[in-house]
This record gives sequence, structure tokens and C-alpha cells, in this order.
Amino acid sequence: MQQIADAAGVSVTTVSHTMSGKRPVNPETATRIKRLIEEFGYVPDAGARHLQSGRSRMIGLAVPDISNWYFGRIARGVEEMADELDYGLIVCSTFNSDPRREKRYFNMIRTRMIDGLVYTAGRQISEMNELEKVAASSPVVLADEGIDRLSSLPWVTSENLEGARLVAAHVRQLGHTRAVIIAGFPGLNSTIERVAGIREYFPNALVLNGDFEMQSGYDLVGDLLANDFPFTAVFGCNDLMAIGAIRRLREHGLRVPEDVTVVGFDDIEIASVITPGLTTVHQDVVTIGRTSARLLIDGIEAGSFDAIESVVVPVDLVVRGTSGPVAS
Amino acid sequence: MQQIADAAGVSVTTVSHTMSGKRPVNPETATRIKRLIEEFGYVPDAGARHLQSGRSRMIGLAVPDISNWYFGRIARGVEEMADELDYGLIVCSTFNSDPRREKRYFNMIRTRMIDGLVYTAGRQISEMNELEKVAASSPVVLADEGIDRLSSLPWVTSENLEGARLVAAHVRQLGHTRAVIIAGFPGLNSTIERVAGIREYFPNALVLNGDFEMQSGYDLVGDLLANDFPFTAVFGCNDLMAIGAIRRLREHGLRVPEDVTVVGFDDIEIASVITPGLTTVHQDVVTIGRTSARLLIDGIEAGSFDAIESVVVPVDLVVRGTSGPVAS
DNA sequence: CTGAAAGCGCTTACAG
DNA sequence: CTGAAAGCGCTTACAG
Repeated sequence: MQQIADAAGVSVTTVSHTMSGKRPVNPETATRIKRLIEEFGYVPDAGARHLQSGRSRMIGLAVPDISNWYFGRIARGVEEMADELDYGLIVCSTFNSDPRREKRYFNMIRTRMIDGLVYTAGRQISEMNELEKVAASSPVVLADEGIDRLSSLPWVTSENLEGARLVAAHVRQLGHTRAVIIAGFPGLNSTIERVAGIREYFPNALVLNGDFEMQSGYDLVGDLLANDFPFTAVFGCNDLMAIGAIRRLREHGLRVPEDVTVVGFDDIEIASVITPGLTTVHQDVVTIGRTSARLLIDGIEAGSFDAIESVVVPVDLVVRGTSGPVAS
Repeated sequence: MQQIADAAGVSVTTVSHTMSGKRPVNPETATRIKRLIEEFGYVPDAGARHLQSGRSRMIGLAVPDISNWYFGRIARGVEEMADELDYGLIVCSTFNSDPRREKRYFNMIRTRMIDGLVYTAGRQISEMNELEKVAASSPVVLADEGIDRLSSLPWVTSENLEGARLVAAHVRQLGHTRAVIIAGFPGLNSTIERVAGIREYFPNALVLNGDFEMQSGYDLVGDLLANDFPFTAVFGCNDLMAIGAIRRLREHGLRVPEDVTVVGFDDIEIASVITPGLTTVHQDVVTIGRTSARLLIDGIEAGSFDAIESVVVPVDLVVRGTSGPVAS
């Protein structure tokens, strides 16, 4: 910047002001300075700005694993909105809540490397106390998954309860009565709500807890089959577990949907690609990401979350080929 | 830091040195200072460090779309390695080479927000000139896709040619002679190499260019069928296009692999989930990401790329159910 | 409409 | 083993 000032024969003060527009500058001088800036390809140093302003115009996004399709969609949404509001994004995979990694990202707030954090809980939150401490003094928004202990924070989630009701009503209407629920981690709100929604229609449904991976759907169904447990419908609390369940059923010689109906939750890319397509609940994940970023940045710029309202994003039932009438 | 210094009754100089270990400090004093740091929960300000050192210890990753599974895996690898080497990661989706976005991320280097960039080309590189300029003065590593005009930059790619040979030999061995190649964007090195590898075994194979999306595989095969073009094997230059091809063939009443063999390239998650599983070439995408990050950071810390060697990551043939003997 | 100067929070040569 | 002070590149009250 000194270079520009020298070349233009003015002070750095004036250069700074022509860039920011925060005080009037002689039009001719301004034009000259702007041309020089263009010519030199000058851009202000981020570190200096940051030090001076105390703001980095960067937000963080913590997800369990960025290479998971679902979290990738959230990241996409957060990035879109951050970009629109002229913020940069630092992505932090917590690698399924590795405490060391989580701490590291919480430190990014403390060092003021980022102005705020969108936090997406994976399974158990290992560093809950840390998160609580950070959230007490810095902007944090919870995406995808609310956390009871942090109920004061703004959050953005899907209509989990309603989604579960929709898909359960659909399966019930097909005549099924003996259902099994492959649920997620017991402590998560989404798990609790989805199970509750399904149980409104299947009060006696057996609940098994998986880990949201395909393998656990496969294994849990295997256990049921090995014990001759009777059921005609399987509710996966996410699509991956539902798909694992389908594989296991097929290996056992059962047809989907003729013998067993299987439904999921999420509507991930794979759900529409497999044959037959998976009946599931569509979540608008990009919108969850976008909204989270907007709430966070609104809060950062307002200096408080007092006026920020949490958001529930609607879901849709998507009926494809894995659900059918109960075998008579 | 001033606070810590005051509380410990020493100068900030000493506090700084006990943290960095760059010069000896009286053990007792050091202990006292460390305790105070712990107690206050003090962490040094990132902006100030950055301004002082000229380094941000952040690297950038530019990918066409972070929500694409393939690029998500690259991001995962880059993030893992960055973390191991104590760097942070700023992810930048270029939204398929949106010029405005690309410029923005190139500016991150100029503002020294990031110390270097891992660049993954999507389709055509729209802001090639910009990239060239940036790369001339700043650390840039090309991941996944080399670029001829930037041949001086270090790059990390899969063994595209060898992979294509492997899968082509496999299909040839099954007796096929009439093959079609659903290639990627014409200008990309990966496309050129994969086509070349296949053509070693199928010199007359028809080459059609798609855009790496499922729909284009679907559409291109549709065109062939509409024209009664004769073929018994389809090479997708990625899995998504291969899967699109399979869907179109099935809708036309053709069976895979009984009537037509279809193979892909990548070995994305979906490839093993569909029925039958997709025969494809497995790329170790996480390793591509990890290696790119390592080369970049090595170059940053060495202050030059002179000693940095590009890397070719091996691939494997994965034979699943979509390839079979030619119908007699 | 413009400039000199203080200050953001660190690191590091210089001096002791 | 330790400290006073300069300086990294900006922004902004203060003064004109």
C-alpha cells in the first residue's frame, strides 16, 4: 500500500480511504489511485486487516467427515451462503468427533482465525464441555442436529418428527404391522424424533441402534434373521443403513419389496440409483447448510444471537420401489 | 499476551519465547508462565502472528464442487495431511469453474490469506491466465488432473493410462470387439490418457464426450440406441456416466452384462452398492489428496518447488458384475 | 479534501 | 537468562 501511495504521491491514509470509500476523496486523485492499484495488482494483506479489525471474515464448518455425501451437501450450502455474504469458509472434519481435532477447531475461534462456527454433531459429542465454553463467548450455530445442553444456541434441522410420521403412515397404509427400526445413535435428537414419529404408527416396533453406516444396517438385520424375528417392514433412520438392510435381506433370499418393505431417511444420491429405488424421506440438506451460514453471519454482524430464530426445514416423502403392500 | 506478561512479572518477549522455545528461559519462570497461559486459556492471535510472520499456516483447496463424492474424498485426503503437518484448510468450491469464484480464491493467495493452493481442475479451466499468473509467484500443486500449460507445476494424478489398459484388456479378454467410449471433457489429460489406453485394445472404438454426470452417460447411450449403432461394450470414463449408461440400456430392454458389458472408472461409493456391482478402475483418491497436500506444504516450507517431484498414484482393476463374456 | 501518527498483537534482532 | 523497541501492513481518530 505504501508503494501505491508513493506512486500516486499521496499518503497511505488516502489510499486506504479510496479503497474503503469511508471518507470523500478528490475524484481525480481517486481515479489515479485506482488505476495504480489495478496496475500493480495490489490487494490488501489479509493478516494486517484481520489484526486491525479483529475480524477475519472467515467462518468455520465442523462436520464429522467431509467425504460423506450428506455432510458434503451441508458444506456446499454453507459455502454458497458464505460466498454470497462475502465470507470465506474453513472446513474442519472432526473425523467423527476426534477430541484432538475438535479442540483444534475450537481454538480457531479463540485465535480469532474464524469469526464463528457452524457445528454439525456426528455421534456423541466428545468435547461437549469445550463446545459449551466456546459457544458461551463466540458465535456458534448448530446445523442438522440440535443439542439439548446447548438449547440456547440457534439451530437448523429438518422436520424429523414430521418426516418420520410421513414415511410411517405410508408403510402403515400398505398394511404392515410388524416393523423394525434401525435407529441412529441413541443420544441424538434426530434419532429420538424419528423413532417417536415412527412409533406413532408402530407402537411396538423393535428399535435397534446402528451407527449410520451401511454395515450396521446389514449386521442388525442379520441378527434379526438369525433369531427368526418376524417383521415385514424395516425403517432405516438413514438411507445408508436401509441399503445395508436390503443387501442382507437379499442375501437371505428375501425380496424387497415383495417380502419385506424397506424405507430410509435422507434421500442421498444413491437412493435414486439403486434398483429398485429407495423409498425415503427427502431432506433439503443444502438448505440446512445455507440457512445455518446465514444465521451465523447474521449473528456475527449483529454482535448477538438475541434476535436470531432457529429454523426447521421441511421434508418430503419420496415413494420409490422398496416399499410395497404387505405379503398376504 | 501482555496480560500474561504482567501477571508473571516478565516481559512479553519472555512469554513469546517460552511459547516458541526459540531461546532458553529460566525453568521456574517458564513453568509459572505456562501455568498462567493455561489458567487464562490464552491462545495467540492468528491475525497478529500472520502479519508478523507473513505465513498463515493455511492452505487452500479449489475443487469444482465439494458435494461431489469424488472431490469430497480428495478434500478428505488434503485435510488429513494438512492436519498432520499442522496446517489448516480453506476449501473453495469453484462451482465448476465459475470465473468469479476462481478469481476470489486466487486472491486468497495474493492477500496471503493462504500460503498455497491445491488446485483440482474441473472441466475447462476458465481462468487459466489467472491461474498461470498466480502459480508463477505462489505455491500451487495440481491434484487429480495435470494441465499442459502448467507443466512446470508439481502434480499428482492416478495412473490413468495404465488403468484404462487394465480395464480394456479385461473387456477384450471377454471377447468384445465393438466398444464405445463415453469420454470426459476433451481437453483434460485424464480423458486423453484413458481414451488412449482403451484404444490400445479397441482401436476403432467410437468416442463420445460427456460431462462426467450420470445424465450424459444416459443421453449418449440413448443416441447410440436410437441410431441402431452396434456395440457390446461401453467404457465410461467415470463411474457416474457408466451408471447412466446402464440405466438407459435397461430401459431399452437390454441386460447388463448379458447383452452389454459396461465398465467405469473411479470406483466411487455407488459402484459397489448397485446391483450388479460395477466393474471399474479403483482410484485411491484420498491418497491423491494427501500427496498433493504434502507436496504443497513441502514446497511452501522449502521456499521452492525445485526439489519437489510429481507423483503418479497406482490404480487397480475391480471386477464386479457389469462385465461379462460377449453374447455369442 | 488530506496527512501524520497511534495502535491492532505478535516476533525478533539488538543490547545487556 | 532477560527486556526495550522496532516493525509486520493495515485502519482510523485527530488535526488541519
